[in-house]
Amino acid sequence: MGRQPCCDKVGLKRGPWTIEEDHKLMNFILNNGIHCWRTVPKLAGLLRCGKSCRLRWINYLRPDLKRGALSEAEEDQIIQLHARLGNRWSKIASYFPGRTDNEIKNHWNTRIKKRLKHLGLDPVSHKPIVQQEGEEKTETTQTSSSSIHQEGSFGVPVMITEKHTQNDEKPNEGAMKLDETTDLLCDYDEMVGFDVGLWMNQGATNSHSCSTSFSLEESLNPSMGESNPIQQWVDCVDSMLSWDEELFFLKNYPINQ
DNA sequence: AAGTGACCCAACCGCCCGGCA
DNA sequence: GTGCCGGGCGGTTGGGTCACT
Repeated sequence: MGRQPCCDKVGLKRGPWTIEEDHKLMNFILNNGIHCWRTVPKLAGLLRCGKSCRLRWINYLRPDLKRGALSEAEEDQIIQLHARLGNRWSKIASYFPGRTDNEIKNHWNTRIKKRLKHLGLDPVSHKPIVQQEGEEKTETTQTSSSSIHQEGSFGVPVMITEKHTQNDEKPNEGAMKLDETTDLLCDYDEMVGFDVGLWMNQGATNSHSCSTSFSLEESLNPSMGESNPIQQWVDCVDSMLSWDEELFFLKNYPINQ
């Protein structure tokens, strides 16, 4: 028989998260940590299922997330890791602190895969695509416009410096697509000069591997007093959450011009 | 300027696995 | 040993955005 749904979806909200929901979730996790995702939405006052909250936190709200486009070096490393590990995105992501499996998976599916195909390489096997009889042979010749050092230790193409694609010409694409919450977090970094990544690495357990056993209490060190960066972060978030949304948009308006 | 297709990515779905009673 | 539950993971999708005509 069919599997039971992860939660009772009746009355639960789906789709894109609102700023308000983000704030609620962030506020809750920063104040209480995560012990059981199933209880998080209830306790945080959200009409979402625990899974949805977990995903939102891991893929978007975690303070140690690295934002912006993946660098070429990162891309090359992904290709190498994929050749070794296959579609084990979480494993691959663990090599990139601050990056999520979802982000890497998306990047692979939308760009790297295409790029490899374009270079005449099979994205699965990482080997040159064998042309079917009668099939137009267009792919392999295109490597002339690219420089590719093929056959690493795993038969993996390394150092791909293909001619820019449509997207490569948008270096700040990642930053430009930041939505309100992202801006919020970025603004924080700038405003307080507080390295949330460092905070997560110092205090929270396993932030690097997206562990959910993160607990703020564990990371708080009373001996650090007022200068404790974690406390600083919490304070910042608290004040951030109380911002007037209108003011927030006004503040960000010039950035998007 | 408008229409259209391609692209990107956040979010969802459902299966798998490990822990626990 | 077995079944349940929650978390983790990979695949997929839908909607917004961008680029091109």
